[in-house]
This record gives sequence, C-alpha cells and structure tokens, in this order.
Amino acid sequence: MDPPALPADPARLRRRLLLWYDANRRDLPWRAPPGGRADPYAVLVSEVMLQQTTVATVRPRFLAFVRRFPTLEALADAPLDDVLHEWQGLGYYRRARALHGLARTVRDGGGALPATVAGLEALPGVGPYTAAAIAAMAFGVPTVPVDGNVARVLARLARVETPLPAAWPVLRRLAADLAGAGAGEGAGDGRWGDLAQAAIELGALVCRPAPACGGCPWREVCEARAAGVEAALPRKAARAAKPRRYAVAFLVRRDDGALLLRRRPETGLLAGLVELPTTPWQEGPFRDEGAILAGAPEALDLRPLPGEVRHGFTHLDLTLGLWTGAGHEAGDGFFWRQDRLGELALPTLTRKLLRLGGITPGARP
DNA sequence: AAGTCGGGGAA
DNA sequence: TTCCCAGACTT
Repeated sequence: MDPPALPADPARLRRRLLLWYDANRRDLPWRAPPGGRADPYAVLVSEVMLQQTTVATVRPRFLAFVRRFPTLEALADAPLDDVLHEWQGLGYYRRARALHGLARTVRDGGGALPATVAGLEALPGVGPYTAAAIAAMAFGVPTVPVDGNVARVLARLARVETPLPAAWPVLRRLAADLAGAGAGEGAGDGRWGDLAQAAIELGALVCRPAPACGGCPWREVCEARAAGVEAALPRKAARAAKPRRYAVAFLVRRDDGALLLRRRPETGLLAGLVELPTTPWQEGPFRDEGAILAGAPEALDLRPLPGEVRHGFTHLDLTLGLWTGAGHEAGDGFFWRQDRLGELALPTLTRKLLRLGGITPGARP
C-alpha cells in the first residue's frame, strides 16, 4: 500500500477545521479568548496537567493551581512540598517535580519561557508533544502537536493501518504536512494556536474512539470512513495484562490519637508522598496472621478491620487489607501525625485506606 | 523498544 | 471488567 498521505490540500483542511472549531470550541480556562492571546504560563501548566489526564479532571485542578501559584516566578519560589500538595490525587507526580524544576530553571535563566519547540523540549517534563503544543498555542509557531487525539484523527483521515506505537513517526509526518504551507494558503493561516487546539478538539469531541462522523468537518475526505474502517483505527499492539499484588496496611494510633505515617522514597512510585505503613507487596493474598505481623510496625492489639481497598496503578492492581492497633514508638522512617492530615501530600491510595478506617483527612485542593 | 509512572470516567 | 486519556523519562 502507498505510504499514508493527507487526502486533501493542507490549506483547505486547515480552513475547514478552523471553521468547525470556531463554531464548536469548548470554553476552557487556559485557552485564549477568540482572537486573543494565551498566557504562556497557563498553557504550560495546563499542558503538563493534561498529560494522560482528562480535561474534566484537570479543569478544577488547573484553577486551584494557578490560584496558588499565579506566575512562573511564584511557582519557582514555592517549596517542592507545596507543589506536591497541590498536585495530590492527580497522579504521575513526576510531572509536579519536573514543573517545579522547570520554573526554577527558567527563573534562573532570565525568567522567560523559550518560544521555540527545541527550546521548550529541553526543559524538564516537556517532551515532543508538550513542546509543540506550547509553541503553537502560546507563541504562534506553525506546528501541529500529536497527542492521542490527533493521532486518532490523522490515522483515520489518512487511513494509517500501521499499529501504534510503530505508527507514531508516520503520524508526526502527517501532522507536519498539515501544518505545512499547501496550495493557496489563505483565511485561517496565522492562527496556529487555534489550529493546534482545533486538531485536539476534533479528536476529543467528534473523532473519538467511537467516532461521531456526522459532525466532522473532514468527513467527506476521510479515507478511513470511505473504507468503512474508521472505528477500527488507529490499530494498536496488544498490551500486557496487569498483574495483581497484595498488601496489608496498618492504622496505628498513639494514646493521644496521633497516627503513624511514613514518607515514600524520593524516586519511584508515588515518590515523596506520605502513606500508611504497609507490609511489602506480594504476589498472592496473605494466608496467615504471622506473615502480616512480620511486616507490621511495632504495635499492640493488631486486628483486622472488615473490608479491603482496591487501587489500580498504571502497570499493576493492588488489593489491600487494613489492620488497626495501638503504638507508642515510631521506628526508623516513620513519624506521628496528630491532626491536619489535609496539609500532607497524600496519594489517593492512602485516602482510600483512611476512609476505610473512618478517617477523613480533609478535602484535597 | 520496553518498562515505569496515577487516577478517573466512559463504554 | 477494559480502554484511554492534550506523554515523558529511564534503561
């Protein structure tokens, strides 16, 4: 089969897409008003938050984040723990660390975000997608960022049958073709930020995994639709099954009501966040009390609470029981916390366990 | 190229 | 349940 190519002139595709976007765009807090200019810091924060995270989740968290850290300089001046606290529950906590590091890098380098794809991609936490997105949306660079939405749109438009992830280079080339000059460039060109938003928006609203072609501005030229294969694209390589792991967490209280906690290591899963003590995670369920007590912190009268917590990570599913007891000494790596749990950066897994134990740490930001 | 890194909502 | 989300980084 011929190598995939855009089925129509790029300038014509761009015009059709922008007309659709003008009539169908969502009003999102980080977006420039129609005809206006987006705030680079807002674009940066939103794009990092939106990495593998839905708009519905990000919208309120974005508003809270920029309220607490209104400028790149304010973010650079804040302690990392404050940033992690503001990020709790969002997942992929490396993003928060990278964003904080990025802010300090930029502040120490003069204070302005780079305005080029290459300059942006050199910053921590900014990869090919995010660099292109910021360049287009905040600085008007003529480039079309390829995220999961745009990959789906382009794979269908040009009928790319190669499965992901092998198809990524093909899709990036198609995106570059779309951003290229094309014959008779005209109305709409110059709106490169809107074009980037529009390509993503089309994937999010119309060219979804279950496509709604009736509302698509490209339906008449879409090659997947012409062949009747739109719902099957993009094809994807089979993924490995997620293993399940088991552990028991411990709700240990001191006489004064303080709770025994520990901080996770600075790298790896849930890096630097605060959690309840647990046994090591193991491949099968715990069968006898001895194995549980062997993994427990020093405590008296340990006994199981009814119920369990299930929590899914990206590459494994975890099932935890919860035991409770009384203690008075915090061993190495542990600490007591009496109140104001809401001020700690707690992962969702820990919140689920606390809820099972009848504790509400307070609303997260 | 493959593995690591969260959590939630929709189908 | 499974999929997938405005992906990046490490090895």
